[in-house]
Amino acid sequence: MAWRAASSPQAAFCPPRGILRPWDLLTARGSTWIMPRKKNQLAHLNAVQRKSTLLPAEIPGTLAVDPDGNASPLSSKYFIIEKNTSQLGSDYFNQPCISLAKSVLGQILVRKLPDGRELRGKIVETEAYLGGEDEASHSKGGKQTPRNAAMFMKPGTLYVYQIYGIYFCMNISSQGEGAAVLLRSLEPLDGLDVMQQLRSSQKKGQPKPLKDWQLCNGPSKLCQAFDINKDFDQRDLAQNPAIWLEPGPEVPGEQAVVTTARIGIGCSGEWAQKPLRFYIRGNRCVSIVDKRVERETECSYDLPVAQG
DNA sequence: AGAGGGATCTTCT
DNA sequence: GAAGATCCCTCTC
Repeated sequence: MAWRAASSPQAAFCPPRGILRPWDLLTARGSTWIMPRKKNQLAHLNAVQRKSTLLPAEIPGTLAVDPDGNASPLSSKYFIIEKNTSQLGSDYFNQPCISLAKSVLGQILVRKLPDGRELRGKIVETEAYLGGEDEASHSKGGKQTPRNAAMFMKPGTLYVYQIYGIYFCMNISSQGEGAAVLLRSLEPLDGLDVMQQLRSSQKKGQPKPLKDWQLCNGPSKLCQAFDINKDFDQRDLAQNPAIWLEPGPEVPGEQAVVTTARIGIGCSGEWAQKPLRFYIRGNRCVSIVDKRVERETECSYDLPVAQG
């Protein structure tokens, strides 16, 4: 019997049984082996002696204290390393642009702030920019400039640029000369209070608190909420202590991904219409919903299951 | 809910 | 000098 999409968008995220994806083989978040405390501290001391120039995110914190006052090693250097065993690596990013744009849907973007707090968000909307032939890409014509150099670097390199003088957009370079994936929206998971602060701090007056789904529902909003700026340009997402990708617990199946035209591409001729934007159907955090495309594709997606 | 316009400044031609 | 992979506020229906 063929696998069939369930009637709710959430249920459709489950891949067919028996199909393993690369990230299924990676260690699940939270289930890693914790080094015994004493050994941990010894190793930490040795590491500090060996290495005198730790990056801020590598500096071992004091023991974290939970709301009940119990200490836990959540912010220790070794917890970070254990956590990063579930970090998506260079091999993952080494795939064609469209493939990567779809593949990152459902994965978790993690941002570790200098004070040790971690922000998490599920990627729910992306766009593919294919490189030289793509008239809407910053790398159209194969032109390399100081701004877009990251698009030509190895897959997994971040390309962060400023737009309209005040905002930032964040891309991940993929396979293909000058190709990259724009992250357009996230569903906030951890650190929503921090995101709220970061988002409202750049507004004037006493702004109303944003709804959760409004925190990261746009390419520049997610950069604000995750405190991502030009400093992050050309960083390696596969190997950076302040930002990385973790495999998501549920990945949308083919039917749960809506494919439509990219946003804000005004004067790029036929390339403006190409179906190079991808988002998770039914997710509240998607920046712009294409109702027409959703109507046209819903029949094959949301067949009611006969009762009795 | 949707349309329209202003803000703001880097990048490239 | 013009354009831009955006956001937010205001106005209208």
